[in-house]
Amino acid sequence: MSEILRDQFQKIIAIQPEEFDYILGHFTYKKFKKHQFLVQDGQHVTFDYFLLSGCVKSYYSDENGKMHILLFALKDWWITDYEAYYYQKNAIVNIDCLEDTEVLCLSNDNREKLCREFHQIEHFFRKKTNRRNVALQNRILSLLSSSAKQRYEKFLLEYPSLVQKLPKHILASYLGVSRETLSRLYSTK
Amino acid sequence: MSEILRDQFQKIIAIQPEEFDYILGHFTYKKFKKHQFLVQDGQHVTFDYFLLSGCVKSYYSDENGKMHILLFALKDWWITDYEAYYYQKNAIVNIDCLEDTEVLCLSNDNREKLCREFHQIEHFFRKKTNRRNVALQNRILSLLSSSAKQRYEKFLLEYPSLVQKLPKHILASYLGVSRETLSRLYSTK
DNA sequence: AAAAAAATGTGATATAGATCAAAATTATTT
DNA sequence: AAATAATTTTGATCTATATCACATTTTTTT
Repeated sequence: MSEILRDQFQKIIAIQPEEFDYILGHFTYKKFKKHQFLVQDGQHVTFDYFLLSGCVKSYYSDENGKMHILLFALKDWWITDYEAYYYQKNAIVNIDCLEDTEVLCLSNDNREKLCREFHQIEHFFRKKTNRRNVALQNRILSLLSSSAKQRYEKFLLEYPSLVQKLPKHILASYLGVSRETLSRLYSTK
Repeated sequence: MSEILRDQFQKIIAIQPEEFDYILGHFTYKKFKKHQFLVQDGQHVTFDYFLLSGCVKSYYSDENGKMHILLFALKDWWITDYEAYYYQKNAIVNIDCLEDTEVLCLSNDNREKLCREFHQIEHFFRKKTNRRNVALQNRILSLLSSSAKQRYEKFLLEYPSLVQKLPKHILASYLGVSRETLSRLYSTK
């Protein structure tokens, strides 16, 4: 199972088997059922989660209880409330499972320890964060400059597999449109 | 002048004077006049820019020529088109000067070289990118969940100094509203 | 398999914010 | 200091998308 993590490391850095075992020792394995929470609004955030299987969503609930989806994660993706995780704040988002999900959990202390002990691991996380940055920036761009329909069509192209998996009202919330409008977008089209 | 950079390093890592001089040797100094471009849409992006003085904006021009502002940068901030810079693509944004601006330029090769040679520098950039991540995520959140007026008021609180400096139509574009609407937001209020 | 809950679709209406147009103000260049 | 250009304001419309209400379909639970 943990080869999923090893493979991800190896795409970016070279890592010896014994080293990997040592590193893996800093993660804990957990299983969650559909609808269970990895992170809850207002609570302390202990871990960054690397998905081994399943699917989760990260969302913010506004004053009116309306949900706004920030991110999804699938196998091979990392997810947490990074502001809370890095800077020991309380979570402002919820992360819950859209299906049964298995994860490897990494505490911030262990992350920093590994980054200190292995220059390569620090390198790995820098590269990862760079990628995330680019993705976030592109999301902002698309929220600023394109219509609901354009965003929907772009998502369709980029994440066809996710479109299958996701309930439409959840996808709507990610795209920043109401579920009614989304429903009309792909019927009218 | 370069003490601005040294100070920023020192907030995150410990660095010896001779080390700093060596590192600084990997940057080049440049001066830009108001309206000059650091990065242009469609072109190769050679540098990440650390501002010593001045102010720049990064924006995307859509098919209709409408400008959408992604980021500003002031003294002490880093800015470039990161997707183009990290992955050797052509720029999709423009970055130009809102006032005369001085920068230190770091090529991606030199960035990687420094990260290889100094674990501490890799650490520094990881931490920086983490911060940027959090900021970008919060921007997405605010685009998804709050009204133009709320976004304006939040910006007012967070960046009062920028509000002074920026032409209103530029600020409007950052907030994702038309200049007319922005004008009404703060008169009506 | 029935009952309950969740998700989706569709029509009618409301609204935040866009767009168009033109005047007024402010800044920049000659 | 004039002339030119850029920015901001204000009014009149228009429009994409939200909201509300309810029917239908699908999924989950008992």
